Amino acid sequence: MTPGDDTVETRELAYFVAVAEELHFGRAARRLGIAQPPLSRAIQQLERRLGVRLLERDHRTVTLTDAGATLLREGHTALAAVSAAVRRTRRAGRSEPSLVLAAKPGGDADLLPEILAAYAATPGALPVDIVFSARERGAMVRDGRADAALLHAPREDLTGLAVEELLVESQVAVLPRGHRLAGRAELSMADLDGEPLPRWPSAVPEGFSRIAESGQLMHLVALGRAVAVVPESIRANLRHDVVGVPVADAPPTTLVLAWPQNTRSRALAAFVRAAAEAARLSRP
Amino acid sequence: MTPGDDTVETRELAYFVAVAEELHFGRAARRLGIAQPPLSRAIQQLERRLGVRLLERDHRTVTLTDAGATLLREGHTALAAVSAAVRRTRRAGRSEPSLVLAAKPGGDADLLPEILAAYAATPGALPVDIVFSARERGAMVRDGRADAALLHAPREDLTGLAVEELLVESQVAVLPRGHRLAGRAELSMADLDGEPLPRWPSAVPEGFSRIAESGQLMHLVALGRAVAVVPESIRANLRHDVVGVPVADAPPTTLVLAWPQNTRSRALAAFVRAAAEAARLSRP
DNA sequence: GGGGGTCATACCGCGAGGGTATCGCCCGTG
DNA sequence: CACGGGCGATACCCTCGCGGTATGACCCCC
Repeated sequence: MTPGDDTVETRELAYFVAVAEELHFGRAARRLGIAQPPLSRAIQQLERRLGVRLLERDHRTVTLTDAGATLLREGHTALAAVSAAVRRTRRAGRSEPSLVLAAKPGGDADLLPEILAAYAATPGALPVDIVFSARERGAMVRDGRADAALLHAPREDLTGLAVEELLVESQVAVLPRGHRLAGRAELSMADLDGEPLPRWPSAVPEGFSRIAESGQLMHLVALGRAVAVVPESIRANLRHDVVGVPVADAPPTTLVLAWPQNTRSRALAAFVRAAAEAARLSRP
Repeated sequence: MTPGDDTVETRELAYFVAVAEELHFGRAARRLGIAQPPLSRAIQQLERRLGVRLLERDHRTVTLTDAGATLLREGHTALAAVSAAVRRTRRAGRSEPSLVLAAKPGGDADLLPEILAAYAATPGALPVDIVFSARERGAMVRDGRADAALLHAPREDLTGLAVEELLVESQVAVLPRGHRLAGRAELSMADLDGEPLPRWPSAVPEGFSRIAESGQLMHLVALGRAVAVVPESIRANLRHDVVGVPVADAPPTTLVLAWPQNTRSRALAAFVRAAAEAARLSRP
């Protein structure tokens, strides 16, 4: 009850987040694997300790107060920070250290071999494990599953990450070989108005399930069901039945190496330096 | 004992951080206000749960393992995230909402009145509380004591913050009126070689206590005990016995408005917009 | 007006966390 | 070399708080 008590247990945070997301004590309790009454009590106790009403219950429905909304947001990031701490600690305790790099299949602008070679030539270089993911690379760095990731700005969100720019690329439209625009030397975004979505990969095409992998997207393009605008470096790896045409006014994309800020690992610093150097050397 | 348990209570984190900082179970226990044996047990249990050795004890001295060092770092930021969540929640629950802006005395480039006026003219504007601090403004934003702060990049660390650039300034050297360089129209950094420290405010002058406030620094300058290199905007508010001389090759300083990333408060967004607009309008 | 659903309250049992006492160990020191 | 002091670990106990079950209060809907 001391008002100066400025901390809260992660269990309480997790309980509140569950209730705030479900807006239903029973479901939240089931999701947490506990009974409903203890959960009600825990939330009341949390409200008492914070001196703030978090939820408005009117016996039929549960809604968030302003304070509850901020605790949902902030509590989420706090919980993420805690489990990131746990994961990074576990990784740091492994007997044989290594670096985990998250990359996107075909999304490395063919820089990966040079980067790995440059780092491997560093004295004391650790083995590097590559893990591929299309959409989770940023999250993997943030939550400690990976030490670093290759990301595309501004398509991907870089908040909370430290970054090193590797390569600025213009973009190309990927079209089926027989498309009316496929023969053009250059396009503008306006030329693509009315073309079937998704213009941007990882958007949800109408009536289709989420695109999980670039092969699916390219297949859709080949079928004439989609048009993709992607960094020009993937032109080197297009399937035979699609073509890439430069889009003059598409915003340039930057390939960056991202890692968690606050990290001061010797190995990671060396890797970042090697990657920057490799990117610099392979620039025309 | 389930290895998939990916979380840790904040109490355990705080316990470990205390031990890791003190490197002494007895002192850490005293600092935490508990007895030593429960603390030993808690750390052992934490190590068991993480499956990682955090501390090396050789019956005389305690040292951190690699994993312990990362848990110290990461645990610190995780605890900070938790108490920031608590503070922001408490603030969001106040009955009469307001914005807290952290500024440095004399460090606003005289923009503050315009910014406040521009925001006050916004429909639905909240009252703005100004809190002054020379060195803690970044920390205040990070831990939820303030909603936003005026910071000087690159002098101050912006990691973990979202920022809006307000003003790029060149820098001036502040010298005693009778100084041999005081009459010059312009200096270079080389001219200041050998001048008494601190060149940069908030550095620690030899033999002096830490400078807590810019008035102290200006006093030291007047006494000929220090030379300061500061943004040119403070020239408008110099005491009579010191002068400001432009330093041609000093790196430019950027005045930024910073706020916690992940914040999506209506009021804060309006304030940022108003500040950016005010800064744009007052630019020559 | 009764039944189902939802959150709060009442009550209980157990286990985790904290306290005291003590051990084991090492290192000074006379 | 014996001894005392300092430190972390262990042993043991006790309390409090978390979680469980049963039930109440209230509202909505049929």
